[in-house]
Amino acid sequence: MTSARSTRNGTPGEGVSRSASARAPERGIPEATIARLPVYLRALITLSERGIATCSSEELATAAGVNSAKLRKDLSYLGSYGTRGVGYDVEYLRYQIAREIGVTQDWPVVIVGIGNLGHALANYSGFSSRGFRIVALLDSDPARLGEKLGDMRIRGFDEIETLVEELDIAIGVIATPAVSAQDVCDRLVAAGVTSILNFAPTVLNVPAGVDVRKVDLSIELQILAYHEQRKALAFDGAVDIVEPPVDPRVVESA
Amino acid sequence: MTSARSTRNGTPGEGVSRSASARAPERGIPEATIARLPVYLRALITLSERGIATCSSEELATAAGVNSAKLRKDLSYLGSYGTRGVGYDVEYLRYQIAREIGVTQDWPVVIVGIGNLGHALANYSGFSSRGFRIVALLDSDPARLGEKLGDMRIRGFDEIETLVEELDIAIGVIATPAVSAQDVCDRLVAAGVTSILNFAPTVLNVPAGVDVRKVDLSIELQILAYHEQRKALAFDGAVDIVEPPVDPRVVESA
DNA sequence: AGGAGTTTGTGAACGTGAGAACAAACTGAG
DNA sequence: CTCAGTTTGTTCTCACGTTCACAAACTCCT
Repeated sequence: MTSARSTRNGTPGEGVSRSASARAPERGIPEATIARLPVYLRALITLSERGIATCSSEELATAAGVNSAKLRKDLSYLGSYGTRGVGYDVEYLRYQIAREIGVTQDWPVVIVGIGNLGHALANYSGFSSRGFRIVALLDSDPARLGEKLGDMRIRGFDEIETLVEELDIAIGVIATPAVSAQDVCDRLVAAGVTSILNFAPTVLNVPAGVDVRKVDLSIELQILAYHEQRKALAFDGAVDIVEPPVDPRVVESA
Repeated sequence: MTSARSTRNGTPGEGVSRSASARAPERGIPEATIARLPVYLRALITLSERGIATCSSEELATAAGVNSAKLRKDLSYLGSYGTRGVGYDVEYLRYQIAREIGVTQDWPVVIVGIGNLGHALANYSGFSSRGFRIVALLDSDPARLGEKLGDMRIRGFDEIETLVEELDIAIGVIATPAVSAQDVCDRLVAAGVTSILNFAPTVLNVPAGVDVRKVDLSIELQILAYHEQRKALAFDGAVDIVEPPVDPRVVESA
């Protein structure tokens, strides 16, 4: 949950009934593993930049912040890319994971909503260096229209359909205010986008076959606040006793 | 789990041995549930703003983007705040969830690293409206020092310790480049911060008792890319057959 | 008051994920 | 070639999370 827990769409029941045939290797990599592959990839890149050619599962696990058993199990879903008694070849494993994730190719990405966050995303170097190329910036505000950002011009919403189709964009990033997010989403999906990264604090409804992932800053903080509150309570020794819940209904109405 | 997967710290084995006593209510709310509470809270606020006074688990679940069974089970961990045959009182439930999360009080927050992303975070209105008040902005770049952002001045790293202590800050947001993240983290923790939201693309090492949550934009995109790639393959009918992995070692060395 | 209709709260079944532990497979020394 | 040492890949077990399904509890109508 993945805070940002995975929001794979499609009704769970009426799935594609993944071939009930007997002994198919059935390349079904668990969602939890997939979410960790990019972390391993980053760790490998770091090792690679330091000139390290080989590493054990223990070393890589430490660099990635997981335990080594989990790492080995995760990697085993991809194949047997290590050597017993030796470890993993950094470059080789890096390539295999990149290929599995699909970042050996370049994915064109559109960002919609160029406010504070949109600006930050457009300038973020981490995308381009990892298989993603931002090829279009869209905003509804006519005042921002035409503004240059790096080597790209901001375009209006009326160009959504043309741009997505012409540039063959499959991935869209929504950084608009919450109210416009669903509209933007609908238009992106209608135009052909099938993966959406949503920064707007709203639940997006999409048809089956479209993936949505949500990044919600205030939700992350709230989760931290919960634990923080518990720490404070534990410190006061008031762990089990909870103040009797005040009922606002009594005050307000009735 | 999310990108923003939870990274609760502390060794799993040597836990606090949660009282083996018999029938304690044992307020242990599952991590997965906690991650969803803020989503429910937001949905309730939306309903409240629309003037809706009561809702069923079905309605609330739809608004929150989950199924109703899960919603009811989640809420049942907090207590019995609904009425059978009727549903939930929106205001009442909203208050109960807010109290459980701990956002009825205001949490002071420090943001470290005021680059593109830091700017965006500092200006994000979603924090202040939901129980968080940004009380300090820090950056290492002397050129940015003193710059005003809203009604706040950007201060230097040398003030980390004084600010955290004087303002009693428990929650820190790290939006620095990856290289400085661990240093900043160490100083925040040493000064008394016990919850960290990390936007830097790096694994942070913290002592037990400190919570870290990670938001990594490029990882989210990579997860989408994986699914996108699979969709493309499925469309080509090449689902089960995978191209034989090319071994770069053969080309490069030996 | 009684009965039909709703909706919650929860026990039980099921599926997924994590971790421990170990056999298999490699290296290198003698 | 053999043996000791190392590290992977995998199996097994347990814990966690999700979903189903239903009894309990409420409302409203007659």
